[in-house]
Amino acid sequence: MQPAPALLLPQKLANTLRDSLIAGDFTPGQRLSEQALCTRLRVSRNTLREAFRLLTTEGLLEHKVNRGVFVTTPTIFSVIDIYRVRRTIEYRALSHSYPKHPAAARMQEAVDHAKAARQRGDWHDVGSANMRFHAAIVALADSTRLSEFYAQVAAELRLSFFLLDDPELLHAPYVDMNAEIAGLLTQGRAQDAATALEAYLNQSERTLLAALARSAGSGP
Amino acid sequence: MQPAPALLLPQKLANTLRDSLIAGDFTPGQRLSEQALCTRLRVSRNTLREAFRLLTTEGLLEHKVNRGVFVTTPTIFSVIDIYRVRRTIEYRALSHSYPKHPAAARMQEAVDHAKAARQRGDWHDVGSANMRFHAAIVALADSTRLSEFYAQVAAELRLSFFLLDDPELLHAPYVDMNAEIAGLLTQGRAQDAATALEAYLNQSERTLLAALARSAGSGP
DNA sequence: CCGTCAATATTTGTTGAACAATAATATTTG
DNA sequence: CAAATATTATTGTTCAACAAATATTGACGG
Repeated sequence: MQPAPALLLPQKLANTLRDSLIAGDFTPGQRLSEQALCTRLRVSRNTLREAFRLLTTEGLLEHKVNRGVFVTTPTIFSVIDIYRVRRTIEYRALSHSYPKHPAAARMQEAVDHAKAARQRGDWHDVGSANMRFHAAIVALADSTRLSEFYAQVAAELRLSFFLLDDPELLHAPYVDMNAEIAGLLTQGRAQDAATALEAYLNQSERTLLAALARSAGSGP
Repeated sequence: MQPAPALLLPQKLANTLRDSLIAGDFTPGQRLSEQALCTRLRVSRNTLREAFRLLTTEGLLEHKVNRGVFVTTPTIFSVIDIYRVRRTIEYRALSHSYPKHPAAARMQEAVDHAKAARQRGDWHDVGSANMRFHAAIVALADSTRLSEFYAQVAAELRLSFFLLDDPELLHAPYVDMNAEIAGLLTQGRAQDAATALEAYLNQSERTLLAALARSAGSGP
């Protein structure tokens, strides 16, 4: 029995940086100085650069030649693109799924968790549960490549939430929609569930785009 | 007007290595020695390692800790997974498309090219045209993220072709199916085109898996 | 003639320093 | 105050080093 997969340092670095990014520790557009991060994270510049390369391909960082890496600033276009990805992947995964799939239980668990968090007014937790819910939908497809790609895109989407200041608006209305989707799937009505999901995605995209457009006006 | 986007060296390195990989210059399972490639490509080890990291996340190389990087050996499972990705992305892109999209013209161009190449018996060219055809299908969705992800998966799929020795079997039967799909889309029958595409993908997957199973028996 | 184990040689993982090229900043000048 | 120039800082890349892990060699005993 192995003690651990023995992740390489650049990988671990990328993981911690990714966590920081989706936790909002950096603000979009911020430049990440190599020297500063090297000393703070106790790694060499070469190692840090490898981690940067990873996160750049994931879309979380942007690399400008001779200028350094910057936290990606989400745009209207990136949000539209990401929702196209979501519709493509999630719709198919759900409509072609069967209710006894292990991931279906995770969907239900996420819904329950989200309801409890909503009652407490813990919007951050509601958001996390929502993420888990949709990751579970993708997992219904039983494709590691799709799941990994989706995780990437979801992380990128999360960046756009930090441009907004009203987490309730972004998460609260969707708990019930998720509950309905999970319920339909449990009843074996996968196609209806997929249709409900598409409605969810459309509404969620519209809300996010509208909020983004408002915040863009108030920005620089 | 800028002369060029000024790609960074690790990026360029990754590109050339990727080209080599999908051209079959290395055999699956082969180890890529850092020192050997450093001197051959005239780059430092650090730079090469960054390129390795890139190609590893793309699935073309496998990184074994303390052992080095190896050309990915395709498996039955990876092929199944990749075809799930293809069905998910291509089906939706095609069924939701409209015939006047610029990418539709590229589909037709690829079909014409493939027909000419088939007549000449140039199966390599047939294969390239087939790749372009399906990349064009994905492009119908107008999503850079989906297109980039698909390109990655397509490159990985290409690796599995090198385990086989009969390119005609893998490409020849599909020229006509592609022509039919393109024709249906031109007639505005996107849904029928998508149905035909799904049939294509099913048959293509079956053929590839069968050939792979045969070659696995004759292997080590 | 094997197979086992220890000693040796490679190779990888990571660091640190170096240097040219580029961008940002400060300074001088008109 | 604006423009041009000099200075500084930062990035892109290479090189050399070393510990840790792996592969290889060779001695030894069965």
